[in-house]
Amino acid sequence: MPVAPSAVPAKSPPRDSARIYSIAELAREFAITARTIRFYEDEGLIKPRRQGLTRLYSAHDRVRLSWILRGKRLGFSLAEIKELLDLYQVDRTGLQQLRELLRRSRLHITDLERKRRDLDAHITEFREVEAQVAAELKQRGVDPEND
Amino acid sequence: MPVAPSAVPAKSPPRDSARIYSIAELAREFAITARTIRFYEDEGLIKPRRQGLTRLYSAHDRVRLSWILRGKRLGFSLAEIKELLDLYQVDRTGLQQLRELLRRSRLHITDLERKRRDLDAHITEFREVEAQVAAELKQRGVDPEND
DNA sequence: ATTGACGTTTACGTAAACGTCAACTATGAC
DNA sequence: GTCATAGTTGACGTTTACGTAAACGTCAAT
Repeated sequence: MPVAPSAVPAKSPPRDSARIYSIAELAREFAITARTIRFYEDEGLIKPRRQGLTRLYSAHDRVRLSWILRGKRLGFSLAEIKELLDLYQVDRTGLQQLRELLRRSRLHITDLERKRRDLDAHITEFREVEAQVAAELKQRGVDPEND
Repeated sequence: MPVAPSAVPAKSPPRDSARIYSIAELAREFAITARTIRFYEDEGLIKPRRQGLTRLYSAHDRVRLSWILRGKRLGFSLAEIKELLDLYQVDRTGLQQLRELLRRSRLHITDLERKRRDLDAHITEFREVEAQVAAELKQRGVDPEND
């Protein structure tokens, strides 16, 4: 169901923060399927507004979605991503909750830093492979740049 | 089947590069199960020597295994990891193969660099969460350091 | 009024990455 | 010999992260 463009004359240009996205729109933008987005909702990762049955995604939802996908690219499971997202959302009034939040943030940061070391090592190794192969090609009189 | 510790007297201390590992040993070291290691073998990621049926892992196999696990932590699939490992192994005599190797290396590096940007963004965000929470705790007169 | 584009739910299917037996084998210790 | 320990090969089960299809609703345009 296409979202009805309300017929108010000279509607102010949709400010980015107020824009509303359809599920297909987001699916296109992020190169995933609508099914995937609905699945994330089932798993409690996003909670779009509804107009009847149809889902309406806010700019905030969009950011969340892109955040989720970034997490995926880094190898986090959806469960982990949910936990990470919750870190931003949790109630920060209670003292005990604040300490718990701090603890979990630090745990995650430790994990992230490990990933970073892993990644740096990986990159270094592959840069070396590239350099060696490029050198070998040069020695054989081939320009490694024109593929 | 325990690997027979050959009864040669004063066996030279197992030089690291010559050491042989049992499957259980590697499983313990990397905190995975033997089943997992065998599975990786089924998938063509490692190929240990055999003594009869029993698998014998060399130092080289061990390195490969740790490499695989690092890849996993970074969110690569086993199929991707296999491809990455193959980059080190492929025949580098043919010119066409060299160019292909270069091409694929560069593709992977591009992928890795994207991951790095993702990761850096992630880390930055969580450091900010930590800082904010720590500041809030301080303001309430709590030392964020003693948990 | 029908076609098409887009939306919905429900439900079963599937690929990846192992876990978990079960049933068997080989070796060293007693 | 037999027991404990460590290894082996199937084979089926499980979790995660969606894919795929069915069956239907709704609006705009033809």
